[in-house]
Amino acid sequence: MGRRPCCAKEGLNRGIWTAGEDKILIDYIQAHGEGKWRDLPQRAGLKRCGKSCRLRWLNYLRPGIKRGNISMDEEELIIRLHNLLGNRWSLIAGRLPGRTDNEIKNHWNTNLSKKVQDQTHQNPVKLSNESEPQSEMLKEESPPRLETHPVIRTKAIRCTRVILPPPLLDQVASKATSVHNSNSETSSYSSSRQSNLSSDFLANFNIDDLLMSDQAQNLDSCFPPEGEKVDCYPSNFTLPMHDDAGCIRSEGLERWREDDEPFRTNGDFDFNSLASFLDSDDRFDLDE
DNA sequence: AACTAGAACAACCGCCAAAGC
DNA sequence: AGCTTTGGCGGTTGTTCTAGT
Repeated sequence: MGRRPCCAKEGLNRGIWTAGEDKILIDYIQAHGEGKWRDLPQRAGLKRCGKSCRLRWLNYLRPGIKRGNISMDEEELIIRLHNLLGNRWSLIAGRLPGRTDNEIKNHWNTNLSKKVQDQTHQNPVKLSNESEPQSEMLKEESPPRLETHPVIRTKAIRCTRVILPPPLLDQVASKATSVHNSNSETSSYSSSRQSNLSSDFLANFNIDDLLMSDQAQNLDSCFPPEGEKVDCYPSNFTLPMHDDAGCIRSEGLERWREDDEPFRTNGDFDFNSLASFLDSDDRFDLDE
């Protein structure tokens, strides 16, 4: 017994969309709006799966989509964000106006993964391609804000996660678990940490729960002394949360909240703040 | 000009979480 | 509370394009 398919496959068109199909879809969505994807093909008169319609619209037909010619600036940002977020393409796409998760994923798989792999082999702690002059330039100048295209956001617009380097995750997990058990019904620690060591820098903590807990201060003991750098994959980077200390403390979390940094305690994840954050002096120092 | 291999890109698939009932 | 439906995500596959021989 398999899962029920999203739609009947018989009699449906597959493969590349024709200009006529695109027009029908655009006209229908302009008239009736997005949503109800399962019923949309029938109502619009398309011989396509609803999922296929949704994908076509979100990735290619939607207004504001940029196609092709991913710039060096964008590549640099993708690499940095991938370093932080792993294969969370929708989150990465959310930071690149006009780009879709599918395009970024394809570009990564065909270009950037190899590039990064090569650079990692050449120098394990350097993620930027320093042989290219434009990357040199980026070190001194902030990446331009790309405001002329809307950010393509699909589902991944909420984030209740805290970025932690892998060596600290396990330590924090045990602390956080006790916080969770005694305090919150919503906090949780992602078990994916065990299965995806390289990319999972994110622990599923609800920051408010941690801050409100009497035990939050116990988290301090997980982290290295102030000013001590964290040595971890893929490079040494300094955690940004507490002055120049390179360590996370509960008061650091508190300050982060007050400063309205990217991970807001109301659960919303602000990518513009993240971009500013990446550009700022407090960012993870990926180039060291 | 014809063929081939690899790159690039579009689309599909299965799984999952949230929403609705 | 539990089941169903819907929408979204990331991995993967299939097709087209392009450069090299």
